[in-house]
Amino acid sequence: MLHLYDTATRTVRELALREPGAVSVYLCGPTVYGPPHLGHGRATLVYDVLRRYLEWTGLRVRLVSNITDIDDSIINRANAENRPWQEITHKCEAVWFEAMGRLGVARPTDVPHATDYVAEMVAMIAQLVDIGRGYITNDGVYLNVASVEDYGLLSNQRLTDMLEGGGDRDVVGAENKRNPADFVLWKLAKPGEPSWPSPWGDGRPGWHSECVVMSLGLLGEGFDLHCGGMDLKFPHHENERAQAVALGKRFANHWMHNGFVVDAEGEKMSKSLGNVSNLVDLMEQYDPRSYRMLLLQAHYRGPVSVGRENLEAATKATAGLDSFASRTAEVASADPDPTVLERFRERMDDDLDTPAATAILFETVRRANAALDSGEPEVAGLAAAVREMCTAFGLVLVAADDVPAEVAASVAALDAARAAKDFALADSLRAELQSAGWLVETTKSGTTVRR
RNA sequence: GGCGACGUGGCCGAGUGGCUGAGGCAAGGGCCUGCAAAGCCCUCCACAUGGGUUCGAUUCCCAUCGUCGCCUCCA
Repeated sequence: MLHLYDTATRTVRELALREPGAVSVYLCGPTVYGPPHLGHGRATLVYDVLRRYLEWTGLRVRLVSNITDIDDSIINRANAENRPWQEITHKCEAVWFEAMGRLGVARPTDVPHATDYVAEMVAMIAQLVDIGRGYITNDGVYLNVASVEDYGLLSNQRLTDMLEGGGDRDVVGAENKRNPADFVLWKLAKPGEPSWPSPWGDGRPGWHSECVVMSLGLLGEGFDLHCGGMDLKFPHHENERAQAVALGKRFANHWMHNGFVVDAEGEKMSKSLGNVSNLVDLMEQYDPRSYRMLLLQAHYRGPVSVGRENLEAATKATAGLDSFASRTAEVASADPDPTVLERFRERMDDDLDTPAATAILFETVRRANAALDSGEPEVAGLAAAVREMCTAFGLVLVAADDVPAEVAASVAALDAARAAKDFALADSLRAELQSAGWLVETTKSGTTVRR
């Protein structure tokens, strides 16, 4: 069974399942106000690999991932561009899922939208007010975090230490809060802002409430796993948890956080630093599978540098796997080599050790290639194991494509020229195909081409 | 100020108290090939610095230096 690092206990421990055979996962999704960046790509790929792996081991996975479609950033952009805010959220969500599709990220089983859960959020906030944990000010409703016993558990910070820190940052809404660490549950609307009715006046929900309502609503109390980027640990996840704890509800049983994408200088890519790189741009320049490969070769909890050199290395590594898929396309199907898969699972079950698992994948490819060269029968089981591992990674290999008729004709002419030992003609045909972007592999049994 | 991560070969990036050290990319040599490509084989043998623990440390401990993150916008 899978063991994962748990942020709450700061240990690697077994992912206990509330219901045998099924996994309930909540993943914090994007706020839809701009194009997806590399960090979004990393998070969704990490959890897509998690999901594929869990499914590959035979578990049913329910993955709930929200869309935050009301938020200050959305309103600010709408105002700046003088457009309806829904136009922005609809457009950005479409771009998001198109990008995820290209990355090969499977759509979550549930995609709840914050704006569809406002009534539920209002009800939850009312409860918090009723039990004296939430309080009303002249600009909204806040949660009294001091009333939450183990506030700071996830971020491993004590409330008093947090209050001392923060350097020169401004405390949002400081003048209205009883305690600077309190966070807003409901924001009263200013004129012209989108709003929903509530007992405290028209307004909109604070950021952290939606995930509490949607995760508990769709997955129920004590769901198995809550995921997101390291930067969500605090304040977002801490504050989600605080609300659930304040209500006396069992929240996530296990917390998983992925590391940052850093640039060539090792700095985090983020909105605040203004060095965000766009995921869509990456996919225009590289095979989207390259990003998945790059991430598989690093551990999900560490930082990863996404630069030109890394992406090119990953692209070539992926191309090697495609070559393998092409040259084993005709290999008879067989049961996958059990020893290989056992080793693979052992590595993956140890906190999703994809770097070690990809090492097993490449080693198996090499062994299978060698077996194929020497005509040994074990190639079938090894090739089947490779296919299994790729499935578990969500990595789709591309064997030789259907090629256009004119290309097929050139290939046939090339083989004919070689048979006739007209090597000058053969070489020129090959050069032509190569310059048209085809990878030409000439073997005794004939020529294959692929992109 | 508080909390935390990291420093590995030409590059990226795992991992381990010894059995001389994943994997990818790059480079060099070889096999194969008409020549290439693809594939296979071989080579290039590293753990920031200074102490300590130990029979033995890259791995554990302490210190130092350096890089980075979080401390209410963030995947």
